[in-house]
Order: sequence, then C-alpha cells, then structure tokens
Amino acid sequence: MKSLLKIGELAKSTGCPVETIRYYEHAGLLAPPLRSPGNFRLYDQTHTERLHFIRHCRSLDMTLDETRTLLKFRDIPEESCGEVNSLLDKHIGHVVERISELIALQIELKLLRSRCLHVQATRNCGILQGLSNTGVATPKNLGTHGGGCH
Amino acid sequence: MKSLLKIGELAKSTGCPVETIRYYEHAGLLAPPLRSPGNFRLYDQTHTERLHFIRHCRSLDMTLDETRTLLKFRDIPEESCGEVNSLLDKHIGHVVERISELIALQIELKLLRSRCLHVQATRNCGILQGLSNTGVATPKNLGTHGGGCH
DNA sequence: TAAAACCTTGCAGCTACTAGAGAGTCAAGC
DNA sequence: GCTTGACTCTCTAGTAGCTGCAAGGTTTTA
Repeated sequence: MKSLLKIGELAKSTGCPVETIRYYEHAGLLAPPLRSPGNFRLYDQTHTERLHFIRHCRSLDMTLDETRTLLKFRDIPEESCGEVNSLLDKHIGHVVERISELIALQIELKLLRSRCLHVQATRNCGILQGLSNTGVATPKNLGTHGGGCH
Repeated sequence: MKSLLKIGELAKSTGCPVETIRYYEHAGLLAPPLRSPGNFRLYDQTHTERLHFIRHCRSLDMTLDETRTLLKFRDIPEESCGEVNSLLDKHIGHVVERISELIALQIELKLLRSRCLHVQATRNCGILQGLSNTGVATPKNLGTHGGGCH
C-alpha cells in the first residue's frame, strides 16, 4: 500500500514549491523518482523524508553543499558521524560570526542615522555627508561566506 | 591641474577592484568617464568621490538599489532628505530583524548540536535524527530580503 | 467533449560581483 | 626600432538558490 505522490502533491505536503523540488533533483539532492506512463514524477515515502531533511537543513540556513554532505552521511548508517558534528560546529561558527558583524553594522548605521534628525535639504543632510566620508573600511565580503541582510 | 586616473589607479586609491568599477558603470551607478585616445577610462575627482560613496554604502550592507537611490538624492542638493532618512530607517530595520533571526537560528542549531555529543555511527547520530524530524518551519526567505550567513 | 488543472522541458532572470579569453595600448629598456 | 611586461579593452560565463515563463503534453472534472 505504497502511495505515490505527484510533484504537486509532494509540494503541498512538504511546503516546498514544485520548481524547487525539480531544482533539487537537478542539483543532485533528490534522486530522480519513478515516472508515470504520462511522464509525471511519482514520489514515494523515502523521497518525502529526504525532502523534509533537505528543507530542515535549509531552514537552518545551511547551503545546499552542506546539505549534500549531511545527506551523504545519512546514507551510510554504519559510518562515524564525526564529520557531521564538525560540519555543524563550523556552521554555528558562521552564524555566530555573522551575528557579531551585523551588530557592529547596526551600531554604525544608527550612528549614521543620528546625523540627520530632521528633514532638510539633502545638501545639509548629515547622512549623505557621512556616506561621503572616505575613511571607511572596504565592504568586507562578510567572512568566508558572504550574504547580506537582504 | 586636474589629475585624471586610469581605472587601475582609481582601483588602488579606493580599494575597489577594477572589475567592480566597470561593473558599477555598467549598472548605472558610475557615469561613463572620459576616454583617452587609446580608449582607456579616465576618472576625475567627482568619480573618485562617487565611488567612495558607493563603497561606503556597500560596506554598510546596502543593496546597489538602495545605493542608487541615495546617489540620486546626493545629486539634488536642494531637495528634501526625508526619503534618505526613511531609507536608512528601513535598512536598519532589516539589519535588526536579521539579527534576531540569526540569534533564533543559533539557539536552534546549538540545541541540535547537543543531540550528538560523541562520535558514533551515523545511524545513531542525534543530529541526523533531529534533521529528519518533519515538524519544522519551512525555510523562511529570511524576511522581505533573504540573505544567509554564507 | 471541452475546459481546467496539472505536469513536462528548457531557458532567462535575480544580486553583486568575479574570472577568463583574446585583443589592444603604453612606457621602459636594449 | 623592437621587445617585453604591465596595463587596459570588450564580451561572456560562472557563482547560489531558486523563481518565473513559454510552449506544449496529460489528467481530471463538469
């Protein structure tokens, strides 16, 4: 009594857009499923679980590459999980680092904001003047892995 | 006694890579400069200042679109700067929001990490088990503007 | 039987660059 | 005058992780 899902049904059941599911297949995270006689993708329970796993990783802001690595370990139940642990540690490190970057950024932005407390002519706007100052760090690529707040 | 800079000189003086300068021109942030008889770009002081302004905005994690808007206001000194102020407010809002998202993420990740404190077979690894749990939020697109920690 | 809803592939676009190919320009040294 | 090397030019493709579209095929429902 295996129930096979079409892509739209899988999408609905996981909350993952149809296009994204196809993208994961293309990107090698999800194995190509069976096809119906009409060439529709048919997913079984293992696909559903795997997709949940992927989406969970993504919700934790892991890259597809990190996710791929974790999937690889999930597929070899007898192997040691040391690499999994260290992958997570590294990822946590990225997040911590990013938080402190953003906090520094926030302070700088609020300082800049305080330079213009009233609406006035742009020529006198302390914000625009502040942004014209040259003594400023170059945009850091935000650590080994960039990624802004936008 | 105006001194014109070639692109490499401008790059060195601003710390902005040559390719990025050309990209900014292409993207409409920097006006096309004069050209030498040999077709080399020749930048004057106004370009240098504008590029500093752009890089300052970028170092504050603003998008090119936000930067473009600010440049527009910089170009009209008699206009009111209210929109500049509110752009900055919005940007600060993004940063603040992103910080709280990342802090929540950090907590979740550390909790997940605590589920596997020793190296063992992946089949028993609490991290991989935790990631298999289905009851989890879908990856938020991280606010109106995404952007991870990578 | 026809329309609506779903599915297929393939490709363009998004951000903000970065890297490379292949060719042209320029100044210094011999 | 010639060569070498540093610099510059344009154009194109690639990065991450999707998203959206076109043009068609399939399935379900009224």
